[in-house]
Formats: sequence, C-alpha cells, structure tokens
Amino acid sequence: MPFRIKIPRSTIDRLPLYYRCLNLIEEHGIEEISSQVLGVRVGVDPSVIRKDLAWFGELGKRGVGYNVTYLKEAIGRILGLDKEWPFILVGAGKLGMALAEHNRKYGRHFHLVGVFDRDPEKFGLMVGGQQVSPMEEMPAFVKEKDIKIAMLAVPAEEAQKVAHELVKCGIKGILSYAPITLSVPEDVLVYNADYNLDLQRLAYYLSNDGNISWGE
Amino acid sequence: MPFRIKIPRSTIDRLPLYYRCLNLIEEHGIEEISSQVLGVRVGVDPSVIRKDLAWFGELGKRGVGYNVTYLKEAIGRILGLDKEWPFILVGAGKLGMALAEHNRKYGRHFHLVGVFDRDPEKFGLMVGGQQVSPMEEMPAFVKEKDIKIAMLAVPAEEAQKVAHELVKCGIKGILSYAPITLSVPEDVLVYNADYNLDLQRLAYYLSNDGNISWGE
DNA sequence: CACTGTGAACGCCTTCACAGCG
DNA sequence: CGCTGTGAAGGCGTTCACAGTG
Repeated sequence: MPFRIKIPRSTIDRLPLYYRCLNLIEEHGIEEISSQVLGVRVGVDPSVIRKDLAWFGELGKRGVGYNVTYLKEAIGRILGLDKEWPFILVGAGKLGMALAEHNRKYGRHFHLVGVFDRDPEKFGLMVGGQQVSPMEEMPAFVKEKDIKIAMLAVPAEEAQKVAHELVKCGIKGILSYAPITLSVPEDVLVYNADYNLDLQRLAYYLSNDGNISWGE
Repeated sequence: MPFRIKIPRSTIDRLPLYYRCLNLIEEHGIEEISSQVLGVRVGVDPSVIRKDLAWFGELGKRGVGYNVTYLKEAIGRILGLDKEWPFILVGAGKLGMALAEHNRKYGRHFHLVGVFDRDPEKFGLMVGGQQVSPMEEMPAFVKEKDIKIAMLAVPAEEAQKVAHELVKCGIKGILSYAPITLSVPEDVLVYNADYNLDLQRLAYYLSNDGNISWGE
C-alpha cells in the first residue's frame, strides 16, 4: 500500500515556474544551478525552492547545487509531463481560436486534438490544426480517446451547461476562460483563466498601493 | 496621517470572484444574499467571505445578509473599478489580437486604448478597435495618457526587453502572456497569464490525484 | 431569530539557522 | 568550504464558535 503525502498547493503552483525557467537555463548551456541563482530568476526565495524540491527527494548535490537537466526532467515527471496530455477546446470564437493557434506554437506536452462548437457556421473550420465539430460529437470523442482536459472558451451563459456535459464525459480538468464560477464535482479541477479577474486584482493594487487607508 | 493596514493577498484574489458573481446575481433581480448562499455560488467557505469583507467595514446587515447591489458596488470601489483603467496591448500576434477583440466585448472598467508591435506589416491593422502602432511610439503615448496597465503578448525572447521599456514609461501593472518570468522593480506588478502554467498544474493533479506516492 | 462581525484556536506554509555531505 | 536538506520557530490565513444586532 503506497505511502501518500499531501504536497502544499503553493508548492505545486511554483513547480511550473521552476520548470519554465530551467528550460531556458538549459538552452543557455548552463549545467549546474544553485537555489540562490534560480531564486533570483523565478523571483522566489531560495529556501522556498529547497523546501519545495525536498518534498520529492534529494534532487540536488550538497555543496554544488542542482543539475539543470536532471532537475528539469525530475520536475517534468512530477508534473506528469512525461505523459502526453491530449485536450479539447470547446468554443471556437475569437478567443478560442487564438488559444488553439497559440498552443500549436508553444505546447509540447499538451496537444489539442479536437475543437467543438454549437454554431453550424463554424463546423469544418480549421482551428489549431483541427476541424471544428458539432458539440453533439464531443461526448463520444472524449470517451473514446479518454481525454481528461478541456479548455472552455464559450460565453458566460453557456459555460455552466457545457461544464456539466464535459464532466459527464469524464473530463477531470477544465481551463476556463468563461467569466463565471463553474460548479463541478469535487474530483474535477477548474482553473480560471478569465483575464478580467487578473485585471481587477491589478487595479486593486494600483489603486491602493497594497493597502487600505482611512482616517485622515 | 492615514491609518494603513495590509489586506491578505488571498482576500484580494477572491474579491473579483465575489464581484463577478454579484453582478450575475444582481441581473437575476435578487436583492439580498447571505454569505452562506454566496459561498456556494463562488465555491468559498462562508466564514472566509465574512472575514474578507470585514476588512473593509460593516458591509452587511446582521440577521439579514448583504444587499447585492450595495455589496457589488462596495467591492467595485475597493478594487478601484470606480475609476477608468485605460491599458495598452503590446504584441499584435494571434493571441494579442484575440485578447483585444475579446476585451472589447466584455470589458467595462478596462479600456484598450493602444496597440503596439515591432512588425511593420502589422502597422495600421485594426485590433480591438485600435490601429496597431510602431513600438517606438509607445513611450510617448503611455506617458502622455498616463497609462498604468499593459498586456504583454510578445514572444518569450522579446518579453523581458519590452517589460523593461514598459516600466521605464511608467507602467505599473503587467498582465503577461509570455512564457517567462519577468524581472521588474518592486513597485511593478506582474500577473502571469501564460496558460501553460495552469495546464501543467492541472497535469500534476490529474497525474497524482493531489498526492505523491512511493513505496509499494 | 437569522445572519453578520470577530476574537481565539488551529493548522499550515514560510523563514531561519544549522546540520549534513560532496 | 559551499550549498543542499531539514527540524524548529514564527507568521499568517483559515476555521470555529459565539457575541452582537437589525
């Protein structure tokens, strides 16, 4: 029976930052890096990096640092990037189309394998290397190919309904660009990519300089 | 001399969720809401909501709940949405263009007022209601209009350089779609909107079910 | 009476300082 | 000697339970 430990969410959130940065560093031909230097590059305190990595074993060499390629690959495995992650896109509007095209350029571990929309006028259009198919075909497609991830780029009014459908077909992770909070079962993960949220957070800090003031 | 208190970052991160939800609820004609019900809608524990709101005064009525419109507007003011936030977009590639068009449809408090790119072939193109201008014109434009927010949708190689330029012109908040960690002065805020980060986090949880296991 | 506002307890992540090792 | 790995201390957000109030 496997020994299971819960890793802090904040740790997981940082791993992709490390991974992204290590790829760059590797391209520059650097072989060893200390938590100190990596910390500067990703904007994270060195002791945080060491603690984060320590959850997964002894990844570095004392007195030396971390081997860039080794660490990159270790983090990749931890994140599950040694697997292929096919995903679908629902909603072939302007945003959906751009996301699909963008991914084709940058994605390595995540592959767009299907695009679905309700609008008959969209059917057959090529988006991110895929033909847009009618929404009705989505369930069979997802089940057959055992797809776990979906990007959601439909209008707010449709989003919740589509999310239900996705979950029903076995989708376990949703990256949602819809401007609403989706309600899904516990075992389904939703990441909100609606950029208005971030703009509003920015606005707060720009307005208040990180504080609230009152009195005189 | 004003009395200043630091609000937890997690509180600020949740406010836009409340705001987004309250807008929807208001449209449905509901006038009062309890932290209980709101909590279900945004997927946040009721006591967290009450604590969050308590930072900003007594926004609710005991025994009743919160007035939807009043609370929505209060949160709007806290976030700084009573002001107008003009912003620029740098990078008129596919992603940049889609973001700009998308914002035209949904944005209320944030207005795209300029688009810049280095590629001469893009100059003059209409994107999100704005003509694409040469990068060289950006500094004067930003300074003159006193713009504080920029969306960054340029390739990784250019992103850091552009970020420097933006900061130099007085930009204080950057929403970056570039797949690198930007280094900026302390008083400048960067939000990472690179969706590969979220996809990788999803992959982790889908791979490990939120845990790491080893042994047998 | 219902639901907010809030102090106190709790738990968890971060920080710190140093032990452990190449 | 340098930098990682880590237990212990500290800080901070969340949870809890209830006092406060319309």
